[in-house]
Amino acid sequence: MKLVSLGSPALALELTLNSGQAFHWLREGHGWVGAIGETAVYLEQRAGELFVNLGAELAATNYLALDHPLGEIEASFPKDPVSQEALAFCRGMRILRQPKWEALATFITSSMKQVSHIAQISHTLRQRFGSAHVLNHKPVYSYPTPEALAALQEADLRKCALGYRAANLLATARKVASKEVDLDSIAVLPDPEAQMALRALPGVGEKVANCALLFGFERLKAFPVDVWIERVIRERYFTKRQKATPAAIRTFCATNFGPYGGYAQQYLFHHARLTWKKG
DNA sequence: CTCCAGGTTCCGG
DNA sequence: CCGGAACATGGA
Repeated sequence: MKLVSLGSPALALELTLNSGQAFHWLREGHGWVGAIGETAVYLEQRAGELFVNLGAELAATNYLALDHPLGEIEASFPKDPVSQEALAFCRGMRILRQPKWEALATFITSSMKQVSHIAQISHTLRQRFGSAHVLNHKPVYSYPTPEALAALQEADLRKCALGYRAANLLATARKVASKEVDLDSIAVLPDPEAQMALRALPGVGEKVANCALLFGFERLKAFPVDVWIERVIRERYFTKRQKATPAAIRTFCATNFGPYGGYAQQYLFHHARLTWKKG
């Protein structure tokens, strides 16, 4: 496998691939193997220099969002201790620019699941219904297309440990495959309209829509509120007196974290999930 | 065994 | 608008 250098961008590769944005990257040797869309990719960082397999340079550059102004983004974080702790913990993490369908579908399968479970589901779906691309003499599986999933029965997806999420993923896949819903059209809508369009899909509520917007639709202000973020906001930004209702949290997150709120959210999420102590 | 996980949907105050 | 309950599965 021939490797090509992509220079030494500001990037924490392992942190980025392992922070609960994408769920399919696997350790191999000194690097990582996975699919970016339909391209099989190997990524490795040595002394700050980023390497990728020959032919995957453009896919990797786009996916890793090396064009995001990370210095400006990290400088835009609020100066409060909570945000600054998360920044110190996650510096160099980037918000991946994932394929739209893949981001949407993956987070439909994520509800009430631990990160490790989401990864299991992603791998099972890829192996059974995705396409195999050979890299270094081994298969790398792409995420199944809407068409591939639309042709299945709910029972096929239940066998992938999807549980009640199977019906939602199938119904959404069929709406996209049939062109009843066009993700590329949603991609040009303003944030609120795009969010509402996504929320019309089965299994897509406010949180999943915001994940899709942030990770697949380049909306860097989208601020998904999951159980971890809710915990951080309630216990570290709100006082005991302030009631952390959904509306109060939504308003706070939309106004406190600036134009790159989605980045702040991802840093807060990862930091909380890995360092939170009970009690 | 019990508890909880990157929630959504529906239903009654 | 808010809080509760149902919904599947598997790791801690």
